[in-house]
Amino acid sequence: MRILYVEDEKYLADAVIHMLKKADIAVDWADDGEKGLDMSVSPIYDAIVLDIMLPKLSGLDILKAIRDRGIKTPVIMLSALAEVEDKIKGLTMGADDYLSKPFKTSELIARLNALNRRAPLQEETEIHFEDLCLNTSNRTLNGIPLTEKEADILEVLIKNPGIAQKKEYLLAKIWGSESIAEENYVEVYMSYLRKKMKTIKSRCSIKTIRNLGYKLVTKD
Amino acid sequence: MRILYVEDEKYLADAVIHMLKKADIAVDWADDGEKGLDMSVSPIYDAIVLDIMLPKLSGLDILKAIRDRGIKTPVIMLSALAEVEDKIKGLTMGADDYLSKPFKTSELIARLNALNRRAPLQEETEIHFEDLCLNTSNRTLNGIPLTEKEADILEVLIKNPGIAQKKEYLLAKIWGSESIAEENYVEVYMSYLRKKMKTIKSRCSIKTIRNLGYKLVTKD
DNA sequence: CAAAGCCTTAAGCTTTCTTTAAGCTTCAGA
DNA sequence: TCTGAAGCTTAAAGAAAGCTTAAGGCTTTG
Repeated sequence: MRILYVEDEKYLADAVIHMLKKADIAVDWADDGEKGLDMSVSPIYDAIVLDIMLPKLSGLDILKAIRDRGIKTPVIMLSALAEVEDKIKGLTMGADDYLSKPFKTSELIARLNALNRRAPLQEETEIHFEDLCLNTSNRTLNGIPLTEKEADILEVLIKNPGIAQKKEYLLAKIWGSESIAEENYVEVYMSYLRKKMKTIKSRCSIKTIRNLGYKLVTKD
Repeated sequence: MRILYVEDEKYLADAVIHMLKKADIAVDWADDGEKGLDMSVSPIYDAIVLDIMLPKLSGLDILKAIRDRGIKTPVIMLSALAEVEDKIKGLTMGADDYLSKPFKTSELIARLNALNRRAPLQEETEIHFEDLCLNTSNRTLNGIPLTEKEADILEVLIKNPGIAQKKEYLLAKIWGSESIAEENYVEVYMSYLRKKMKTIKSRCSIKTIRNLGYKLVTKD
């Protein structure tokens, strides 16, 4: 899971990001409202966490702007205790959840997991496509170990059956939108994944659609 | 989507064009008002982005000229902050939207998408004509794969049922008006498309209307 | 602090798609 | 019915995108 976190207090942000990473949640951080809005239009985020009091553009402004544009990414609002009224406003305007500051990071993690219907950590989690079984908790594919990036990529492919995933999108989603990652990375990992899918003799393979991306298909 | 961008500052134009391409928007660029007007009469554009301050002919002049000729292509005006009055003028004269300079490219993309009623997130992935189903998310026609150009051409045909599409128009729309593409390209791809439509045994076929273009029809 | 594992980088190779061109067919008007 | 223009079809050359491999570097772990 990758989220966007819009928060101007660097000290708080650092702490929260650190905890989220431990919970296996990748975070892109924006420290003002404008950057936040720019980044929030990207489809790579599974959720957006918005502080309300922000420089340049408030969290409520961002929420309104992205909903106006038809972007449906789940949003969690963060409000200081005094801003109770904003809380209600935020909710009615299309936020999916809210948290009062100060909050426990574990609470935030729980709500992010809830929004993405993801089981709490230690549990075994398996996702399937045809004869492929990706275990994301111990990072194995039908028993054989995958590296982190291999597993991340395969997870996106399995969760979006039939829809080609662009290299661009995978780079942003997995390497992070700020990174200067190259498209060749994706090609390299597709090669690794294909090799591993061959060693487990899967019925499935990764199909390339030129200029469009990759998707899982079953062999004929 | 293909747009015309009329802007004299090469440096800015390059940056914006780069971002638009990433958002899957094809751009033709004119660097002065005269070229801009010349190009803007073409029906291939889904939108025109007009800077106001331009050499030879201002953005407002262009807007007026094309509207006078009955051309209804959506127009977005770009105005420097000082030109607030022009903003209003531009709008009342028939522009569809405006943006103050400096602007964020993401904002421009959002407005272009809004003008073309295109959901920025999950685009419409299937379009239909009779028994034809073109899936643009994995680029298939009733299950069989198409190349990029094949899909681009078929998309135009399907989206304009009953209206013959000129070779000229298809060349400009798909290959770009600056390219030195030949009409034979279109003929070649029509041939490829016909072959594929035959292999899926479609009820439809591509009809040639001499000197006028191509359209989809159902066989009798 | 060394080893192992993973990620990044880059180069050369392969595949796929696009362009080009030539010869053929169809069509409309004289 | 003849003729030139328009359109069709193919195959091969060329360009672009993608694949694979291996080496080097970084991080993590024992």
